[in-house]
Amino acid sequence: MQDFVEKPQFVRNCYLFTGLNEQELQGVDRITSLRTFQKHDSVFQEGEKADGFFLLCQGRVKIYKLSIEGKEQLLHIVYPGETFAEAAMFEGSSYPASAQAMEDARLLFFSKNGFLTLLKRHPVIMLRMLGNISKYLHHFIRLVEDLSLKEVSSRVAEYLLDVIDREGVLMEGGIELELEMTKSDLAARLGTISETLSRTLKGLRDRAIIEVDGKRIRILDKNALEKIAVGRKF
Amino acid sequence: MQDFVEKPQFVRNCYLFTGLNEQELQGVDRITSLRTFQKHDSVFQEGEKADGFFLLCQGRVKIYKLSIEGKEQLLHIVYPGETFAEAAMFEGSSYPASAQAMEDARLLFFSKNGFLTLLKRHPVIMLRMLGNISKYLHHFIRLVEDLSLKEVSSRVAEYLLDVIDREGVLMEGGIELELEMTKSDLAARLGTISETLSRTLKGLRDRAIIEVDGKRIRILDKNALEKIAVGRKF
DNA sequence: CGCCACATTGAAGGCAGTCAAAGGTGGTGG
DNA sequence: CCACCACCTTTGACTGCCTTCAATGTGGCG
Repeated sequence: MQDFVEKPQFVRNCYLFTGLNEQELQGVDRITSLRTFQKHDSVFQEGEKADGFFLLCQGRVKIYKLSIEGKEQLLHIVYPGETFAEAAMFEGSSYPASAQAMEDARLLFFSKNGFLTLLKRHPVIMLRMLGNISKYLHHFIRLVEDLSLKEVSSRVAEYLLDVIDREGVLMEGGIELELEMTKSDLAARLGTISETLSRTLKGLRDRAIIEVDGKRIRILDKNALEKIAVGRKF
Repeated sequence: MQDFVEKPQFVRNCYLFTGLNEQELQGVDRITSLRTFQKHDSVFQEGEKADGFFLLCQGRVKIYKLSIEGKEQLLHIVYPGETFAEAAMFEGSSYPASAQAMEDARLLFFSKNGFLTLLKRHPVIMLRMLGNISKYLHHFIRLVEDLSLKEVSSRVAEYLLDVIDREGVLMEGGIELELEMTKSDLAARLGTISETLSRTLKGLRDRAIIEVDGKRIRILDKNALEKIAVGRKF
């Protein structure tokens, strides 16, 4: 069983548990259970009872909402090392959104009860979790701002600038980046649909602000992008 | 000075500090400072350094974002007894939104440093704060859902149903309620503008679902409202 | 090669925002 | 008590961004 090799590794590397000694880490390890998911598997559905939270070890997981007609609003994409659904665990009895594996994924599940006793022993973990939830909150405030106060072109520009900061590579002729998801998913993340995203990218291309080749995007005029991101009509 | 009479009262009644003894409460009291604001006064502006959080004692405070053109998106309305800006304090160095007194207001300010030492002594406070921030998170997820996945009529219906639950009064001929804010503010809360809200309410009136008299609204057909709230075209 | 998911493009229509003006309301001071 | 003023609300006409619907293009994979 790979579990017994890997599981403690993930716990050890998690930001929540840095500074704990070996014995304590083993204590943490005992309250977790490893869960594996295949691409497109559901991790949990909106409305399901939330009796714990997750640490993503491998793969990517998307958190999203569906409208009654089936339109998807992507709330967040979780990357390895990050925890999610902590707030749902603390706040209410059920998950307020759904989670699905975007690729084959491994997760550690922390049951609520086990974790609460852990917290009593190690209050510092709470403080880290507070910080993390606060980040989520900030993220959602920005999402609200985007959806309510900006048009699609601004959101696209803002997103591109964000990717540039995280993983943009300076090449001759511009900054290159690769989209982390399909354009359909990106559209959902930006609160629109793929057709509109496609047209918006085309608009940016026509103005020689970007070049698009599949998932690869080359930024030709970052300055223009920044103007669009803050809301200037484009 | 009224301060010395009232300040400890507010601390005593705050959900964060229930269960603390008299001496501990005085300790809490010492790290707070009372701030008073007049209607329309700014409590803080987006981007200002966040070096603490607030407990609202009296009045109402709105948390909002402004677009570059000046359109307002109301994020939340704070009522007495509630705390706000905790997440901003934990997460980053500056407030991600602005806060303004909707009426003359009294607030207790908790400085970050003082509060952190308090937390070390009373970890249970952290747990309560975690619960509260989690509520905020859930609130914003719903806001994102509304803005992205629902049209204005659904948001209005959802809002009315929410007010019904909290303070609706069953009268002959329907449930009566009173809007907690001006229709302009409500429009901002719902991610739209007063003109559109006005038209939407008119639409509901025309269909004999509600009756409107200023801030007083009588619900004639709650059932219809529920259908609209979940997204049925209306 | 054919399938399937994803992506692009065009045409048409709708929801909601903008602009403008009139009507209503509450508070203040004479 | 009334007049006035500021602010909020309503209504109409118009505009436009975005979605919807539909068709075609593209790339990966069995």
